Amino acid sequence: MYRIGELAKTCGINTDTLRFYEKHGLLAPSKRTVSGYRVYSADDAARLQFILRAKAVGFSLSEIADLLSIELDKANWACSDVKTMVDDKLLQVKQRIAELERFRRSLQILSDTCCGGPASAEHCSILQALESCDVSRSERLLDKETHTHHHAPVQGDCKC
Amino acid sequence: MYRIGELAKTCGINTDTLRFYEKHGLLAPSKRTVSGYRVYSADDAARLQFILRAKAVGFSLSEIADLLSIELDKANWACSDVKTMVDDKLLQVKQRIAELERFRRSLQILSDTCCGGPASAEHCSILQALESCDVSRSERLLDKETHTHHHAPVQGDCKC
DNA sequence: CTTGACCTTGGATTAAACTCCAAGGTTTAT
DNA sequence: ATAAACCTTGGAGTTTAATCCAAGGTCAAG
Repeated sequence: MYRIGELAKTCGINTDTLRFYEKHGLLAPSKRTVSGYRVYSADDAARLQFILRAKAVGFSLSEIADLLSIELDKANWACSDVKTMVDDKLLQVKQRIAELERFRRSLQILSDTCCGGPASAEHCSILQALESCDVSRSERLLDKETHTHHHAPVQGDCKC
Repeated sequence: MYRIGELAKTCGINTDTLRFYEKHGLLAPSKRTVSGYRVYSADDAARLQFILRAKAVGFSLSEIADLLSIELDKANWACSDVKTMVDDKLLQVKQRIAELERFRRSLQILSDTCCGGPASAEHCSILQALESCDVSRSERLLDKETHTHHHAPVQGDCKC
């Protein structure tokens, strides 16, 4: 059992954020003290964890609310509804992962192509690659480099 | 060479968004017509692609601006500065991928555990799992299921 | 030479997701 | 029994990222 301040602290968020989530139907404390203080159970805390993870992963609060809303009105949902919705989100997550992987590869290539040395970046290929977003060019450059010499670029051996 | 409307259309965004990005230093057209119309080059378009990809992947406009700002003032940046910044973003991307993978696994387990049948979701394990976010419980359930019988749940054989 | 589809600017408005504030009630430690 | 540290509500303010609007300029087609 946590009071709002404790829960907020352990989750690294603001108490106002918790009240905000409550107002928007994402998470209500399962109890109140006689004096009206919010009291959160372990289940409430777990639910918050889910919300925070979903948020960290790029879902909007209303999307998260969609996922959680099922619960409010269980009897009126069929298993198929639930599965459809979850599978839908699952697809979105997979697509997001794929997009992130593409972005990661681009950045990796940019990083690998640059020596990281103290020279001015004025003619640095990393910038040219970013500028034109022409990753294939960087890939060719890097590929050549790998075949002829070594993989990790060294100080002073920069393509800048 | 594109005018603002064309570029916006091909990229699936609003012309106002392009003007907004310009105002905030993310993307300026490399030319203007005599009459003041914006004219975007292929490089400008590529830069926009980069911005849109970075955005899709969860970076804020100011983070993207950071990455792109290097370019505005090339001579005053060393290769090491550039590499540091890119490696920094790279780490963020990797962490985001890891978080997404964890989320994906949770959703996958939830999906696998539910039959998707027409029965009421009133007692559906998918909901219980979401509620408590107790994925390990679902994992155990699913594991047992897999060992004893079959992997893909069938209509009418739901743990609801 | 005008109609319709473009474009310009500056400023207002929106939506999401907080974050802060004021005025007051509650708890706990000394 | 009183200060410090909590909590309550309602409402206002902030930030980010657009999106919309008004008043007017440009341009190709008929």
